[in-house]
Amino acid sequence: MSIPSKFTPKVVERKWYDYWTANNYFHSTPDSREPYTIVIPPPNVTGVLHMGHLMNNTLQDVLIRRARMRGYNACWVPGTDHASIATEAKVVNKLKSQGIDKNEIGREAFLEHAWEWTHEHGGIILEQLKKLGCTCDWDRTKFTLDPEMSASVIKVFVDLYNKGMIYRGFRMVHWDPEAQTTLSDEEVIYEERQGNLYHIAYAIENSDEKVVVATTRPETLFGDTAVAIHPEDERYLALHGKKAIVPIVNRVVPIIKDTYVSLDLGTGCLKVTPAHDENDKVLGEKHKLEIVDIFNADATLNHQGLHYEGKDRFAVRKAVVKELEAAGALVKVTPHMHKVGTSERTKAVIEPRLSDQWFLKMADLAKPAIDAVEDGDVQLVPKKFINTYRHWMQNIRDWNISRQLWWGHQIPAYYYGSNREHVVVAESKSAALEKAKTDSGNTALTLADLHQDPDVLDTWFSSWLWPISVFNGVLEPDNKEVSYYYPTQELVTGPDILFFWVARMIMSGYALRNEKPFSHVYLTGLVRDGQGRKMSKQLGNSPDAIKLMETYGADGVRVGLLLSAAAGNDLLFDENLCQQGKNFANKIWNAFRLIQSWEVDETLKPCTTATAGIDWYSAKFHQTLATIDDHFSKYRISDALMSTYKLVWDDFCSWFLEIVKPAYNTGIDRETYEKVCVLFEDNLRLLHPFMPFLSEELWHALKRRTKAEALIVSDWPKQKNIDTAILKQFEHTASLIAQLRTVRKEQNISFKEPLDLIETNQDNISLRPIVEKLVNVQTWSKVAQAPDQAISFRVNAHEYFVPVSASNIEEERKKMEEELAYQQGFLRSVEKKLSNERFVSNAPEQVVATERKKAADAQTKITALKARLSAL
RNA sequence: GGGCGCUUAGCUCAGUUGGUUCAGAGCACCUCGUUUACACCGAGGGGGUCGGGGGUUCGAAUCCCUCAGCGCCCACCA
Repeated sequence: MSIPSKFTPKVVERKWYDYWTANNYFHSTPDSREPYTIVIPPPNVTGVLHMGHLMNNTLQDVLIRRARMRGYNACWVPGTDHASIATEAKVVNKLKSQGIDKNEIGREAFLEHAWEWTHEHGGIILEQLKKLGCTCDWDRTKFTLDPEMSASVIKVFVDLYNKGMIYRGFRMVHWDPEAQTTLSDEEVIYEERQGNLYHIAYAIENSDEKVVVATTRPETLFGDTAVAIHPEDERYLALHGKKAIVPIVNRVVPIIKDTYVSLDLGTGCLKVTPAHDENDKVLGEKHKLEIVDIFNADATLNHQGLHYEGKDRFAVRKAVVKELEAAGALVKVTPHMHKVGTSERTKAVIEPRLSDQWFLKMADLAKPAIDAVEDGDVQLVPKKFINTYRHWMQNIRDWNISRQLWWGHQIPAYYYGSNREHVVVAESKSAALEKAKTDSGNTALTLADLHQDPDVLDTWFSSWLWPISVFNGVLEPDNKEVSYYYPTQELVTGPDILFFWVARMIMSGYALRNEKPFSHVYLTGLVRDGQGRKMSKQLGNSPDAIKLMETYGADGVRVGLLLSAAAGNDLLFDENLCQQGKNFANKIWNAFRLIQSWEVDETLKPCTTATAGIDWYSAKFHQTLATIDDHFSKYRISDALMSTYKLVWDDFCSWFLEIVKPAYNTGIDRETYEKVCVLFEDNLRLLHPFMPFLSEELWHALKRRTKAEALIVSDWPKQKNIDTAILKQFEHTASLIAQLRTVRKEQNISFKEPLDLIETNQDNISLRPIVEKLVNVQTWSKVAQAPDQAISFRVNAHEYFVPVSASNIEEERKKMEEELAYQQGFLRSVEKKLSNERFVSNAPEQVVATERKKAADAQTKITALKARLSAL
């Protein structure tokens, strides 16, 4: 046989991907067919493929490929995200390593560097997706900073501003001192950390008394502008109306009374820092306290920090504690676990900071988006995420959409006036000028008088438009493309961006088009390593995706990932599963080799064994197809794959091929051969979404008379009514075969040695030739005629087999006695149930009926067993 | 602190509205086997009192309560 016995993926992967591309199979344009659309969750433009991407995109490709085969106009739109903060951080670091400071070179020069970086690293990830076999419509590749995409973002901002939904506000926001920008609530990750609770004594003005406050952040005392107590706290009644002196800074601050202060937390006495704590800010507003901001943008102390000016907050914390201790103001330090907010991107500890930012009002946007999910208009898979989604949406807060970064969509707000106190928002500077003139009545204004807001928009403010903007549906809401492809069918993404992205797309969908963006959201789990740790670059526990594909083949990796990927469940990645995928590919390859090796002998006629096998497998195939389709409809992709796996490996290879396989040196008849090929092709159709490369290769390699141009555009099999009788017969036969094999094994009988089968009540086994072939049974005889052959088996009415060779009579007796005991026990339990008045009256009739039948069956078996035992 | 979810074989998980003496799959494991598609293989086999306890029911892996362990989401508590 000239075909190698091992499947080598590398050779075929490249070949078929090029072939598909050359034939434009991935490209979609609107036509009369029903669309099936998926927009890719755009990976970071400079990112590289990791396990999560593999998982995600394999799933999308499976769905898209199957939809294409089912006759839909399948369209998978790829693209990348500019990833504002992540990319900017990378570029800043690169420049830093070259001794360049972002602020020194200025915005324009920085953006040049950023674009350079983008062009250098951008799109690598999309090339990697091609290796995985993803059939994205590459002609449609989008980037969130493309001119059209940017224009869409700006237009939406202006529209929402004009509707009064976007506003500028002076608020306490999350400040990332590393990236030196604000973050949205969602970008802050709270981590439980071990810290200390510092008890610090503040002197009371004009008194020897002291008051002790407890704080986790002693360095913020430079910003203290009050001490707060509960008005009814009996411990501190004496302090009412007095003032306290903040240590080190020696600032005299009021002691305020507020019920916000808890009596049983800390010392019951609170230092108030309105500039650096959300609650303190509220207190400050209520009590009209001074606001003292003590930090620079990089979280070093400013001049308010006195002799600590320019030092980092954590260094200052230590130093301040020392200084307090020296001054006798440190009462005690106790260990304290508390939550610390960190930046999702830079991991830096977040600093609450007061500043002017742009916000989007969310309450009205959220409403239709909540309803959509509640009503099932947008279905979350798995359903368990509905609760999380609802809870978040109902408590949604306004979205801080401005970032103090340069890489992104610059906010289209323009300030003018002597102190730049006026603002206009417009899609272009010239439009803004006209607006400013109208607003101010000052027609002498020029472009030079307008100063654009330097901030850019949150990355997600462009991604939330993605399903609309990729079809240019923002700028041209009625264009043919968006009308045809939107709403899309599926979104496949991780639950970690449910709020960042998914919820916001649903909101933008209803806000902009009054229509959901997608019908289903398939939420994959996180990919974790064998120890349950999240895979990450830092831990170094993430296998190299490309290497993985080189080792196991893209098909093997796809299978490996899908095998254990129930929706929403985290996936503990195990390379062995890829090995399993690779083994499966090899198995199919060898099935092909076998079929390919057969020589057709035109003089032969189909034999009964093969015909019986074909009839059976045809039925089995369609039975399984129904199961597979059902799994797909429920997004149980893993189960769909497993059903396919078992169909091909067990039913097709282990049973069917063994049945139809011609004996050595004999040919195969034309009819059987053709039928086997067709069945094998049908298998390939089912396999194609999971293992596109191997299946396409075999589709073309198989010697057949007719073939569609390519498997990728062939048809998914259609369900047929099946002959269940033949399936049932085969089950009996298979169980007969299995038991005969067991006996061979138990008796140590070589396969070469033919068996004589003594049968009773089994004369009508229609698949007898199969039994004969697969267990090498040569003689069938009536039980009474040959009771004492050296090797013989008895088949009773219940497919119960035992050896009765003289040496094994005792063993057989034992087995039968065990069986008898089991049946008697079973009968007792059923009878007990049936004699229970309440069971009979309460249980459904059908259940009672089946119980009665079971009792009768058991009784029959017992009778037969007893008779046989006494005959021994 | 609030909310949600999980706990079934060595591992990863199925088990749809409670109903066979059904606890299941894949992998792993053990035994045997090189009969010419495949040792990336074949045949056979062992393995779980469904986290603990209590309750509802004729009947519970499945419903309720409780305890223990784990995970996720949200939240401004010094």
